[in-house]
Amino acid sequence: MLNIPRSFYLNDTLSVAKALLGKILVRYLNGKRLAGIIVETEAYLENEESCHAYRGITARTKTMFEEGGIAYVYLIYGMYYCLNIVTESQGKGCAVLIRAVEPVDGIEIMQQLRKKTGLHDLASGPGKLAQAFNITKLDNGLDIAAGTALTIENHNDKDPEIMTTPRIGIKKAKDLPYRFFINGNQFVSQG
DNA sequence: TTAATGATGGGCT
DNA sequence: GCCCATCATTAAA
Repeated sequence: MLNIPRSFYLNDTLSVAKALLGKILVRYLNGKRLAGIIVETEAYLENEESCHAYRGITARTKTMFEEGGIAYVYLIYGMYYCLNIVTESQGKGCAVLIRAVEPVDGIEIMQQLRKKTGLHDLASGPGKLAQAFNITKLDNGLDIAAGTALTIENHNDKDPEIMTTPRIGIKKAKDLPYRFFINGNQFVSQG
C-alpha cells in the first residue's frame, strides 16, 4: 500500500514501462477509491517519430517535458483521453502510456462511467481506462508521485511475466518493440 | 468469427 | 485539410 516515489519514474523509460506492470493505478473520485492493476504499457521515447515530444515543445506537449512522475493526458480522435506518465528528467520528453488495467476497487463506479456491466471491457484499452477512471484533460500535469488524487502504488507482489511486442495504433516507428504486457492476463487490450 | 465504418475535436507537416 | 498512441456499432462471411 505504498505510493511509488519520484525516483522510480526518473529511471530510463523502457525500464519504467516494464516495472509499472503489476503496480496499482489509484484514483480518488468524490472520496471513493478506484483502483486497477496495470497490465499493459507502452514506452514513447523522445528520439523516435511516434512520440508526441519528437518535434519539440508545443502547447500540447509541454507536459511531456516536465520531470518524471507527472501525468500527461491528451485527447485522441476527438473523444477519448489517454493517460501517460512522464519519465526521466525534466526536459527529456519521454513517457509511458498506460494501456490497460485489471479493475480491483470501485468497479461499480467504473461501470457507471463506462455505461457497461461486467468486468472485461471496463479498462482493457487506453480510451476505456481513461473513461473508467474519469481521467480527462483536467488531470494533465497532475503529480502522480505526490500521491494525492491520482497515484500509483506498489503492493510488493512478485514480478509478473512480461511479454514484449510492437506498439498498437501508430503509423510511425511501428516496429519498435516498446509495448509490454503481463503474459496471459485477460484484461490486456486486443486479446 | 473478422472487417469496415462513423463519431468527434485538437493539433499541425 | 489532414492526421491522430480509439472504441462501439454494424456488416459481411
